[in-house]
Amino acid sequence: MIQIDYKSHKSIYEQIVDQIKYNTIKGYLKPGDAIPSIRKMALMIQVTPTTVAKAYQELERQQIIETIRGKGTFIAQQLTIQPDKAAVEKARVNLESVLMEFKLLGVDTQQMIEIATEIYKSL
Amino acid sequence: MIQIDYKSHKSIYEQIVDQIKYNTIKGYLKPGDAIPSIRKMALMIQVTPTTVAKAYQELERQQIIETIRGKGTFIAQQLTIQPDKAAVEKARVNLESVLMEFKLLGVDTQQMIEIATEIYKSL
Amino acid sequence: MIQIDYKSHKSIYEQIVDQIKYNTIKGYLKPGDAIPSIRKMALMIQVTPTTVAKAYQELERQQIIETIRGKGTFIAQQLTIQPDKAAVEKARVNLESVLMEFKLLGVDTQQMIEIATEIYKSL
Amino acid sequence: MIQIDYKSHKSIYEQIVDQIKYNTIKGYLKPGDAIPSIRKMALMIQVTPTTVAKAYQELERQQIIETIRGKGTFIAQQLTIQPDKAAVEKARVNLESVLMEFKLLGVDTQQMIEIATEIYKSL
DNA sequence: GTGGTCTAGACCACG
DNA sequence: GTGGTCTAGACCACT
Repeated sequence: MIQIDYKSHKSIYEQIVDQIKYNTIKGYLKPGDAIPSIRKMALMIQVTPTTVAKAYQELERQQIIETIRGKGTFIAQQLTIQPDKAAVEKARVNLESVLMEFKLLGVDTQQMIEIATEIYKSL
Repeated sequence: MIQIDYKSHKSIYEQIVDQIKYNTIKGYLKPGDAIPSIRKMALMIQVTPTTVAKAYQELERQQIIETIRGKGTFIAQQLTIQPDKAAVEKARVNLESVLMEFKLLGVDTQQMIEIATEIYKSL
Repeated sequence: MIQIDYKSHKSIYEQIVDQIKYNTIKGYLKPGDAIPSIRKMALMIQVTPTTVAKAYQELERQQIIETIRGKGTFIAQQLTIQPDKAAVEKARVNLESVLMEFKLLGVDTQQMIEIATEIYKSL
Repeated sequence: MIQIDYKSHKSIYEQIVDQIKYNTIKGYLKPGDAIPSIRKMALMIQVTPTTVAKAYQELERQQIIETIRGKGTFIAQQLTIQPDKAAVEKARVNLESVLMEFKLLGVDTQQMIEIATEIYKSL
């Protein structure tokens, strides 16, 4: 379910965050679904529980998951879609940075839109 | 010409790389144009020369600039547009990650395309 | 009568304590009133009896409720209003901490008083 | 400058967060001021650097401080005062909980206002 | 069992 | 020097 690339420059906890987010977007994880406990996930992906805990805390901060005391961790009932202005702005800046790469690679607007649309629909 | 955000969590050398890339894309820097020496640039943007050196090294690796011994550093004559398969793939992965943010924020496909197009044309 | 927010980071037993206190303040529970046995309460709010027991124990310590052997548990005849210096001091420290949040959020004194008064009267 | 109560039920990192916040409110720490590096602070208050790091990260998330790569950590130029609706609501709930204590202790509205005002002005 | 916190020590990238 | 991340192991409160 979660694949960690230990060679990646992206930190492990960030990979966990991204992949759980991805799984919620794709619908593989639905609101209310339980996700593995910190210790189980740590065993599954062969990292220390602290690292998983950090990822889960970040996900809870972003309201992707909810933790219930002594019970475990679950996908949030209300999956964001809160027009958080700061978050949109941050995403926009990130997008600009990535699109710069495409521009430099000589991709024209039409091609870029096709690529972006294809990816977006696959999410 | 180059603006560094010292509070940003993006590393300074990466900011330099991105902004020089941006300037070449926008046409503010054309092939053959000289760019400031490491020391001058370091003075201009108030960072240590080693940081600038690292940025220039990265730009050279990406074939955005060329260093001519004894002459200085210049924007490359052949600005990419080389179908570097690995580079495209990397950019695509980055794009997917960023678009995931938009999806989670509840942006629909149409809105996303509008935002991306607007940014792309401004580049 | 008692609503538990399982997602809250406040512990369940603390929520029980607070809500029973709240009900006594509002007069919904009067001195001498019986409150459900540990087991009934546990069934009602879907938690384990040990959690309820812990809450009742804390309430007894604070002299909000009294347990009469073989009879059950009741709201205390003498509802506090005892000038417990330590308790007042503790409440004061808690208040300072909470008011700090308001200050940081830019709430001015007048607004704070309005909010506090409104809440206090609703209790 | 920072006093940790190791016996407190409040976690160490939270005490650090609260006290730095308090110092900014009181004006002892002004925008732009440097705060001790993670390692120095760790030595000062005799805790492990990880714990201080956690506190600093939380403070940065709350935009109380800003970290500058390789330079250190500083009080933010823009001390919040952003009417974050969620934050205000959370503070309000906390206030209600604290005020309940006063009510139970038999403090009347007028007295409560006096106490709250006094504390608020001292902040 | 669960998550939350802390320690002690390590390695890394950055400036 | 700085902050960021990770490990390995521990203790705690809560359910």
